[in-house]
Amino acid sequence: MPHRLRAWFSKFGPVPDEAWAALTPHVRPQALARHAAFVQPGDHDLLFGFLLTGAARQFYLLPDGIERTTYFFFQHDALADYRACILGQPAALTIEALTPCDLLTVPYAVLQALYDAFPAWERIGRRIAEYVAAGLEARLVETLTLSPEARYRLLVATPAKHKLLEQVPQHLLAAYLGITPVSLSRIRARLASGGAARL
Amino acid sequence: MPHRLRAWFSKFGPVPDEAWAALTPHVRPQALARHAAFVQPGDHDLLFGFLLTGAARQFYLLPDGIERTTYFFFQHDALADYRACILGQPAALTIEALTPCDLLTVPYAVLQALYDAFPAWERIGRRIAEYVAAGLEARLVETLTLSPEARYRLLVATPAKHKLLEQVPQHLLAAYLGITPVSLSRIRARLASGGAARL
DNA sequence: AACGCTTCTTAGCGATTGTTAACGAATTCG
DNA sequence: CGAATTCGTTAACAATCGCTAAGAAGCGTT
Repeated sequence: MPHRLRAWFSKFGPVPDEAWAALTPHVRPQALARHAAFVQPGDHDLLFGFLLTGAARQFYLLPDGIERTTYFFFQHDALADYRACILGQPAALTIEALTPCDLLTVPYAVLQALYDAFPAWERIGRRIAEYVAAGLEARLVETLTLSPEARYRLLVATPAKHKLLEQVPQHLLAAYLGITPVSLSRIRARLASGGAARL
Repeated sequence: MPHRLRAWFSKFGPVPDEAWAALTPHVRPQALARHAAFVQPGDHDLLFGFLLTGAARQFYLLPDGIERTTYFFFQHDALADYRACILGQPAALTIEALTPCDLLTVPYAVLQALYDAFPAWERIGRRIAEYVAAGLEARLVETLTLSPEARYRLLVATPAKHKLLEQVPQHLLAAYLGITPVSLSRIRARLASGGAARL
């Protein structure tokens, strides 16, 4: 059932039938148990993934064994070590299922070949990259500009991000905000008592 | 003399003569005095710029009048309110000359038209967006993951970023690192006395 | 139902950061 | 060239944050 996947790509530009037909044979379903990894550091031949159901997180494993979670994926999101795909390098991060996941995968190499072969895919590839860049820029500015508490308040005030509040354990959300779990807990306590907070 | 500009685009993919010829008539030189703005919040019909000489900074002007510098541009860098160009929105930030600048400009609308008209340009547009995304992701992870002091140490330990140390006043560099000028001064003092720092 | 693991909260302590302010040095501009 | 602005450092104080640790609550599993 790759309808959903086609709809996702279509958000970035029209997907003509022949372009779609060229992708379709390479789409594979994949299931992930809780805590199973979709990518791991050092992996080659990376996959592009599309989350049909479930939720996943992405984290960097630091040399000292500490995990740094930086992003989450939910139903109908695409997921990949995008940076590694783009730069043609082995994976540098781990993407791990937070819940059991069903997903569709396409080798990133196939996407790259489609970029070459179909203007429609190249267009979509450009728009995806632009979309990713725009999102990262917004988040970077937030992180540089706002205090931890202000970042959390902004998150709470942004309905589009409430999936994070609802589906992500707090200590992982803390990492996403660039703070420690203890700090986030304190911030929440402060805001809960301190009364209504304006942004 | 748009040779330099062509070389810049060529970093992302081949620029056939006919593709180049289609761009060339739209290239305009522009000079910026110190502190002059290349873009300002609210601007429409945004330009893509290419810095021939000089340096510039990008900042967001907050409602309370505070400036938040988030990026710098040096010789042979491209500059634009990329996010606004991509999303087709009016500019949200200011790009201002740190020193007198000479640059070349192309209306972003022209680039978009070229994306449609030439596969070579579409390819280059994709690679630029991917490059930007990869850079932003790296910086975001740094910012989320490292302490202010660690971020500064990393900067010092990264030769590729020494243009920042050399050409940017310290209080602006502090903003780039997401800290206050006072803090950066203290960090520097700490590291200067505290002896050799491992990363 | 009981066990164990994960998650969240709270506390204490030390260190870093933000804020404000003052001073001198450097730079810019008229 | 001189005055005005900008820039960097330092100090003092309050607030926040990271770290460590302990305990309670929740959840899943057997």
